[in-house]
Amino acid sequence: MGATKTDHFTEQQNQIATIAKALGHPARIAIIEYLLKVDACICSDIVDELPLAQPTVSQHLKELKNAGLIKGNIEGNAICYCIDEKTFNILKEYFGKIILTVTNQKCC
Amino acid sequence: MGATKTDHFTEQQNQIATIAKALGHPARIAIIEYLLKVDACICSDIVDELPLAQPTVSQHLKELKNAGLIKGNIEGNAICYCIDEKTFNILKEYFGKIILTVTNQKCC
DNA sequence: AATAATAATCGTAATATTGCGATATTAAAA
DNA sequence: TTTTAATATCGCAATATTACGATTATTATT
Repeated sequence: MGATKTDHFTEQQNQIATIAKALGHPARIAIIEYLLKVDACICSDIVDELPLAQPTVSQHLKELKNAGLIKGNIEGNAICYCIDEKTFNILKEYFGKIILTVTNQKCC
Repeated sequence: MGATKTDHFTEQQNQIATIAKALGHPARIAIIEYLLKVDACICSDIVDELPLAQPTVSQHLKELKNAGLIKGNIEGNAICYCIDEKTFNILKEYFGKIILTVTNQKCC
């Protein structure tokens, strides 16, 4: 095996898992933090910032983009990547709801 | 390759990535949601709830526990797993901060 | 003590991810 | 138009994850 049984779970469960998975790598967290810091970005900057080769960074950017966490605009012969607020809001609301529910619980 | 270069990133980046990674699977999201719903839990219940075999569920529970997202208390011959609020709060605060920063940005 | 029930661990096959060198692709600059 | 710069894609090796059958603790019940 090795393949996730995606079709057995709800659409929302898969959605949250996909977003979380995309954030499940320190390089991708570092990319997000760098984009926040510079408030505008070109990929080569990120390559300089990270301890990873250009193809690797490109791959991480692609995964963040697929998960909807960043968006890329072509800008001359470079590409401007930025945070996609929408998707982070989905996470924030989801975890907010979890914490609300937990604080009302009386289990352990 | 295949091994993540953990040592090149900050401790916080690794921490957030580890937590996010643990949530990066729909089965583990489903487990969290089930624990929220029943407000007390035994592993066999989860096995009945999920489309996965007992060893697989046990493995997912272990990963959630390692990431600090749930904690398990022995309760008779069964085990009571529950949400660990602390770790969810780390996430909530982290994403809250990101969203605050993003809304002040003017990039794309 | 023997049995049953619950959950963890082991071993292993299938698949996915990570990382990067080599090679495209694309668009500005000379 | 050739060259240069910035990114993306391909292909592959190393490693990690997912899933589960078989087995092993561990504890309750009989």
